[in-house]
Amino acid sequence: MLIPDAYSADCPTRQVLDRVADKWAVLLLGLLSREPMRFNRLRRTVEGLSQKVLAQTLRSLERDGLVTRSVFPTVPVTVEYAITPLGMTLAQTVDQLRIWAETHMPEVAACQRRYDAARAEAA
Amino acid sequence: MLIPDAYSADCPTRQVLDRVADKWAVLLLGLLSREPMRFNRLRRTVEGLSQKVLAQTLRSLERDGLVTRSVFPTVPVTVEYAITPLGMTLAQTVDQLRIWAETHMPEVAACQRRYDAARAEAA
DNA sequence: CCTTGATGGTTTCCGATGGATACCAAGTTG
DNA sequence: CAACTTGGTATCCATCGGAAACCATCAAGG
Repeated sequence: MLIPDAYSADCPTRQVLDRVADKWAVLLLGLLSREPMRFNRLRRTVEGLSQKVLAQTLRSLERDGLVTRSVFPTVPVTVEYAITPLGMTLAQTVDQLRIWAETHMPEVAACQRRYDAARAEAA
Repeated sequence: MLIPDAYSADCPTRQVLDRVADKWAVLLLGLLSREPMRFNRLRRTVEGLSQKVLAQTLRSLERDGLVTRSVFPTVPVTVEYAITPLGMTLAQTVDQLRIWAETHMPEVAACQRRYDAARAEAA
């Protein structure tokens, strides 16, 4: 089987890929792989991420066994998110993606400018 | 700088990550890294991918310099998509993601079942 | 005392996005 | 001439994501 089953719609792998190929999940796993963090600190660190989507994404990651959620009855309540061993294996993979983006960003931006310029003069 | 700038909203890296952390882009790059393919064959191979989103995704990938689009004036017209050297470097990275999903899918599914069971008995 | 602030969310509203479907032009085949 | 192929675009509608408001709890400050 040269082409694995991620390409068939009913394969569970597809669902895993859905979760994993998410911008916010990539950034959150990258952060949590360094150290456990709390809700509002994650929120402040990842610019542009709303509370709602942060809560949703963290719950998905928790359901998938990639992060743990620990509540401490302090005041105000403290909720700490930490990465699991399974999540750590994924974090190493997705971090390559972030590194690729940071490395090749100038080249991609140059291609975009060329593409846009070509289309502008065609119009 | 321990935490790179992908976490700031205005960094171009974020835009690159947006494109790259996309389920369909991952699957398409995986296919095109093996061989050039035409529009409808991609559409048939990637189950669940609509024509509209396929066209949008391919145009984004072309704009980013990751794939090339070649039109041959046959009848009916033939349009072939091929990966670029830049796209090849990315394909190797995102393929790790697909492989991770296929490898760890059973473990993730088990975590999901445990999570759902725990929530069901709590309710 | 009572407002302000922090904690970690949920709810509401609205604009953007994605999927399904129909449609298009060109031309070959039945 | 009708149907089917190619590679799309246009339209409609459901869902999704972001912005902002709201919630409870308690601590500190005026």
